[in-house]
Amino acid sequence: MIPTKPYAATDLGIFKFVDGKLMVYLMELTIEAYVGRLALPGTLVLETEDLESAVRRNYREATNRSNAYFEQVYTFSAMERDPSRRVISTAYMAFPDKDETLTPSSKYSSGTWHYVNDAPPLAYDHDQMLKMCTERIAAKLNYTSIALLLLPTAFTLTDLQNVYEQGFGETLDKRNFRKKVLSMDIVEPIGRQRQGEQARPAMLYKAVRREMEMIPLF
Amino acid sequence: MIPTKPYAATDLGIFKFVDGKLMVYLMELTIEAYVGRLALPGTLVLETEDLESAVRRNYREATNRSNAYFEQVYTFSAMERDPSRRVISTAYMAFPDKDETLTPSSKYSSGTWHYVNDAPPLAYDHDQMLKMCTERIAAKLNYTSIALLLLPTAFTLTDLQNVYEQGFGETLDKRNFRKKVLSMDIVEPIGRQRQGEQARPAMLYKAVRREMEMIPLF
DNA sequence: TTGACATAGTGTAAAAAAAACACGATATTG
DNA sequence: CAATATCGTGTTTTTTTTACACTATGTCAA
Repeated sequence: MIPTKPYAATDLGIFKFVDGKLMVYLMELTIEAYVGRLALPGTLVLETEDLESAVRRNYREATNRSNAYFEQVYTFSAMERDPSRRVISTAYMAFPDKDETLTPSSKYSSGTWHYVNDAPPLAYDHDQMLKMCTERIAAKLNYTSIALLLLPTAFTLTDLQNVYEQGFGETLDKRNFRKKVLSMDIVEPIGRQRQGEQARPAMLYKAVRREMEMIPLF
Repeated sequence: MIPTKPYAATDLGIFKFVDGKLMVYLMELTIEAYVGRLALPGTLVLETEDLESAVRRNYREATNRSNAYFEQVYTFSAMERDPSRRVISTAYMAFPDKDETLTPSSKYSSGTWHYVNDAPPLAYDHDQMLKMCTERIAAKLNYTSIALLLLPTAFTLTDLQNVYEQGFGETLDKRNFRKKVLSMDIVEPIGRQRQGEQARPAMLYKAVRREMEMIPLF
């Protein structure tokens, strides 16, 4: 038997949280077998790159931005995952730096945000990858401040509660939630209120620290 | 720039818990650059295999056994991780089926158990891999029944407590520990006592279920 | 055989954390 | 200016966690 020398690839789930729902950034494919299909941005690993370098390059090409939080999720190696050739791909997830607008660079035709729960079936095994990413996110809600990475710089406590409710798939008590979050020194009010809603404006908060940290939460 | 076609490989951390300490199964290398050095058992992925198949084959070759719990841990891709050629390796961890004795098959010269805290520096980037495995185990103690996979069929509650104390790096209160574990329906007494100790024999227990399950624990 | 030794096994009370629960305040909109 | 929508806020009960010490039962060696 002969050792395989597959292509090495990475695929990247890029996420943010908007209107109480998780969104993922998807590219429209132009290659033969998958014209018009959506997929996570991905790339082959180059000769001079390790996986993380390839992921960061991929992120730049797909979004025209450089900075984000990256985390390796899982490596997919099924024989037929790419029908045209043997590719082993490592899925990463990314959370863009605060408030950045993503627009694909010339290499990609189009990158657009989709509600995860509303996305059409993706090309390759990317549905599986997407699922692993969202499960990872949900798991990390329990013991990290990952929720803060999914929101813009300024957010309301209701926004934050929505992230947890969505991730856990259950509703939380508003007073208990706020009590807990405020007792934890992870957010602080920025002294402004969100305008333009159709009801009483809510106070805006920001994350005290920018990085993801370990915090026993709920 | 050219896409790389690296060798794909897997390396496997095989663990059990003995005498209050975590052990890992290591192979002695015979290849030129690393003669006499210890490493996790590993293998290149063959043309017809996906990663999990390669891991299972590797497990058979390294242990002469077939069944274990396997879990993917992390993919290592640093350019210089194997000085002789480009290899991207996915680390898995394995917990042998209950009470099985592991003896390498002909492919390997020697496989031996080592206390993790007492192992010499390993070849390649296997120290890093070993560390990721033990961190994964420690993390999973918090929300799964992984501890039960590390022990033999029959174990005492003190054995079990040792797994948690070791993993958490702190001592636990004996009465509180037993109260909690016994209230959780995850172990049951098998009605025998462990003989041959130098003190009062302890009651033996077994896991109620064989699989790893999600359980909020401590 | 018996006394020293080592580990097993057991319950209660205090403290902390989590859960349950409702209404007045303040903005927008028509 | 009335209707509507979301914001923001405390207390009580329940549950969970923590702290804490002694007797029981076996082995081993004198």
